Amino acid sequence: MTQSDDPSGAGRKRNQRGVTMEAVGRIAGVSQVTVSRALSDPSKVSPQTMARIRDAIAVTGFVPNALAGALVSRKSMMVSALVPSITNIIYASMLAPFSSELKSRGYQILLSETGLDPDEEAAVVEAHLSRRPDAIWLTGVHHAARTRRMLIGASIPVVETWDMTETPIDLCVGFSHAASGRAVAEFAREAGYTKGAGISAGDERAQRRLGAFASRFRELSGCNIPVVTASYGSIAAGRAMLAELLDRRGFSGGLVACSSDVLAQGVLIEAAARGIAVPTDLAVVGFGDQELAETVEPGLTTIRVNRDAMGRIAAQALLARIGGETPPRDVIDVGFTLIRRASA
Amino acid sequence: MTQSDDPSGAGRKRNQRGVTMEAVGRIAGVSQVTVSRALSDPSKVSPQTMARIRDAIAVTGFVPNALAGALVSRKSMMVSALVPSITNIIYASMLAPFSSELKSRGYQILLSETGLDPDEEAAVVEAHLSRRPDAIWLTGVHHAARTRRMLIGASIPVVETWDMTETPIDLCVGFSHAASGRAVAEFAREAGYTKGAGISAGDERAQRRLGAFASRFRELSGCNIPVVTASYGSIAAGRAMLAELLDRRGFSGGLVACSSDVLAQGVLIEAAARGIAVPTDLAVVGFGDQELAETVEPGLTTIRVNRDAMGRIAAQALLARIGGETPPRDVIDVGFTLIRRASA
DNA sequence: TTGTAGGCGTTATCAA
DNA sequence: TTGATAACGCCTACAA
Repeated sequence: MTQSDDPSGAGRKRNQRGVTMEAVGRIAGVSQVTVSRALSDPSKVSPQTMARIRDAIAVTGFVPNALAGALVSRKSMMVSALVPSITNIIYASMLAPFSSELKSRGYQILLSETGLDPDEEAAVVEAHLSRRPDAIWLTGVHHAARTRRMLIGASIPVVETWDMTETPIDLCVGFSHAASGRAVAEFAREAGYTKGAGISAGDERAQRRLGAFASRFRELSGCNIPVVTASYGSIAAGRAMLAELLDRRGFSGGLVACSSDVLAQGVLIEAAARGIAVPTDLAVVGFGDQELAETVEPGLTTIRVNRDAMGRIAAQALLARIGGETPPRDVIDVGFTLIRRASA
Repeated sequence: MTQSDDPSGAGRKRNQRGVTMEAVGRIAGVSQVTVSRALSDPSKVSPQTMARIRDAIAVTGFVPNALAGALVSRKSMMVSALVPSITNIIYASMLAPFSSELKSRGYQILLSETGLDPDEEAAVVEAHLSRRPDAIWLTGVHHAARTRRMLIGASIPVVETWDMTETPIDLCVGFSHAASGRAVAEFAREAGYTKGAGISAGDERAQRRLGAFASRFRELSGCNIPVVTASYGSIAAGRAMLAELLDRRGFSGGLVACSSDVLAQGVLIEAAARGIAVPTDLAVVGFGDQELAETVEPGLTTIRVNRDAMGRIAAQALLARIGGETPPRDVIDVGFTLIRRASA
């Protein structure tokens, strides 16, 4: 019923040359340059000319070719954003304010997923650099040597986010994962928990958080605690890891720190299934402060990172750099907050 | 501690002309064209020449300028993706397979959020078209007239997703929101629910689902049911809307259909707070089959849409079009499934 | 206020 | 197998 007259199919795209400023100018009775000027700065063109050009644009449906513009002006008005995964709300929620901030200044986002492998990231970086973005957002601070080299060679502003380093490629806007892990350990002690355990996802940042938690916990309490690692941070993994701790690692109660709220939710569900009372018999701390942390029962004590601010500040820092400013600090720590709810 | 020697700041970006094929060729002792050929089709260049060029590229850190290439070849190797919101997992989870499918064929994603307003979308479409993408993904099938005009004028493959139409701009890969609403009503009747109510978010597609649910429910049962609308689909809104139904709309039990799983979760929470038993005193159906639908207690009966397949199929359809193929069907309905769990 | 000339860094088309 | 030459569509001088 829909394919019979095919309004859009076979006949389309026949070497169409597209409308150019040249063509618009011809119709408006001016030269190509005048059209260009009319678009970039209307005040440099007489009102009558402007009107004729406007009409010609309307008639032809002219849309300027930004590729050509970028080639000669050396400004692509694109900013690259590289994140491990778009479906992870952690990254998406930084990206949203980042992109909206840039959009309001006329920039567009060239987005790619990199996964968590530095070599894959390097390949993506190269592909992006070939598009000549005016700046680039990277997630994390551990990159392949080749990535650093390419980025420095490209001479564009770079912001590394969602982590902290003293030697950024250019700019860094983030927080310390180790410090957040230590903060959980310190909270545990202050709240009176003398026993503990850790559940981590397999990625490097998660392990860094949990490693810092465990070693700080040991410093404060004098005893080692078990840390188990799941390859991926799912609810099922959280349940399985708690079972592992209880059934095979001799863990029998205390505070369990998790590398993400999703894992923590799994722990809560497994605890409920086993009739273990939270927080009296088992205390749970997550990471991320996702929406679920607030709605889960009992409410999840967790670490909140201001992702909106991070996205926005990163965008502003890049814009400043693009504008030639030398920022007062090239490393900005947005910190984190421990949100105490009922689970610990 | 980090800003003293400023390795990346002020000195950078000094009218750098960047390495070109010309420069690489000079070092390798060949012309610029030969470098171009070496990169696009190594078999057309002698092995020795190839080796010298490779060395020259390594030495200079040359990264080809895809803008220039796109300008002359009329292939940007970019595909635009326009979604209402990146942080909404619904859209993000379609985007991920879409972009990974395209990436494997050398395309990159130019991403923008459009919100839910057709005029805002039109502005975004224009900005994207100026970058000359080789194809474009739109979310939904209701667009401003100007959007349709621009898109048709651009003569590039367009896929409209996450909805259904008999008159697509070009291609459509999606499902029928109305049919999904009717399916919930039919399920309700078959399961023996004689009373019902609806809770919808304010956006047009959500209202279409709930409208279809209500009218089909009326057809089947002969009685009108109340439908309340929240501006935005949050847990808090779900709680508030159930309260509204119970306290002010004379609803006293039966099946509540929600336009999203998040709203449904709010309903479950409010019901629990009021001591209303689910599903015995109140049955709840969501939409989307997010992860929470499975983990919430009781498990949420909901509508599942295969978002992964949609993203992938949309990508494949666009790739086929780019390759000049005329697809057998320009409208593909991926359908949906009602997943029955404990809540209804 | 408007126009002319010259290039931006590639790919396409010939010719050698 | 390689190279010269001509675009691609626009912006940046500079000139009128």
